[in-house]
Amino acid sequence: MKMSEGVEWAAHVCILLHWLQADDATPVPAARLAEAYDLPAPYLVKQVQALTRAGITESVSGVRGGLRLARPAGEITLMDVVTAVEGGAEAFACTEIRKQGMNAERPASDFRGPCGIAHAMRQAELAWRRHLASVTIAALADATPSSVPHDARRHFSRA
Amino acid sequence: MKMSEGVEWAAHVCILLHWLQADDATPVPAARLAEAYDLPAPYLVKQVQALTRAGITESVSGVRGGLRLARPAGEITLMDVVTAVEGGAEAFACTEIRKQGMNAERPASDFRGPCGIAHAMRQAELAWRRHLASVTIAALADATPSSVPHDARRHFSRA
DNA sequence: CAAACCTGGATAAGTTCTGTCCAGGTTACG
DNA sequence: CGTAACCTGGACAGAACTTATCCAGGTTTG
Repeated sequence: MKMSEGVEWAAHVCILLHWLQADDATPVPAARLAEAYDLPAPYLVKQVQALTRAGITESVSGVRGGLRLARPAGEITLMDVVTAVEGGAEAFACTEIRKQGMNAERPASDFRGPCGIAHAMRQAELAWRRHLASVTIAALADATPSSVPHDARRHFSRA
Repeated sequence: MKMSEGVEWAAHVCILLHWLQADDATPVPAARLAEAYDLPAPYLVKQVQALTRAGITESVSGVRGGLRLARPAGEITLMDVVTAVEGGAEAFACTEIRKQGMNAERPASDFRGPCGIAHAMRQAELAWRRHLASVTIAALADATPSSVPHDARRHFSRA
């Protein structure tokens, strides 16, 4: 039950892109994003490709290309980022062992409804998802000390 | 972000032990539990050892030994089982990348509070945990068709 | 003492995560 | 128009974790 590191990276990247777009919306090369947080560039590229496939970021090819947020940061939630990077599969996968062994002979009608365990797990995950969906990238960005985004813009402008 | 299969096994085992203890509380050998759901016995043993270490089940050594619930099923929650099998570590592990790269030079005081992303993730996980903690083994057992536990007892009595 | 049971550790195969690399496509700019 | 900067996708290792098995040792019943 462990979340991939890519989620953390992707979330920070989204926040950083939001900061950098306060003024203009010129795309940022993935290599510079990696440099900003000292991450392995080729691997980070993989992760942001997932963001792009999910429609969270937009990519611009060519010489002055790079990445930018595909929509306002207020409309991107942590849930969106997690789903993009980790995939939408549920953490708990019911394998219906209740139908095996001593119950192998029972008619399928005895197990019509979903397994109670699976149902409870699903409800818990829904609570988790609902919470993540209530947190936007914009909200996360606003919650950081204002000097950080300012310095981030300064760091990226000297190019 | 995937939960280990052992959680499903352990939860079913707890429910089954609860059913079998409706009358008496004689311990059940782990090998018979494995047989009940057609699971690989040596590996299932590993998982129930985790339950025992967590104080959810009790083990009895020796010839008529086996496992039994250490406390009433109404006082064992899904959260207890998940924590026992998966460990208590949080799914999201913040690696503080905000302090790296362009922010490596900044004083630690600039990052005094917890990273916003980590905080949001923690809150979401808390919601998940709260939900799991609200579901007891007894509740799960009561939610299954009554013929299933009856047949389970019959299956185990012919020994 | 033998048989049934648990415990812990060692070990191996399979899968996922992390990370790198390369070939190919697109765009800006001199 | 060609080069350099940038993205995309796929292939490919190595590390880490999951799943699974086995064995040596300890405990209890009869």
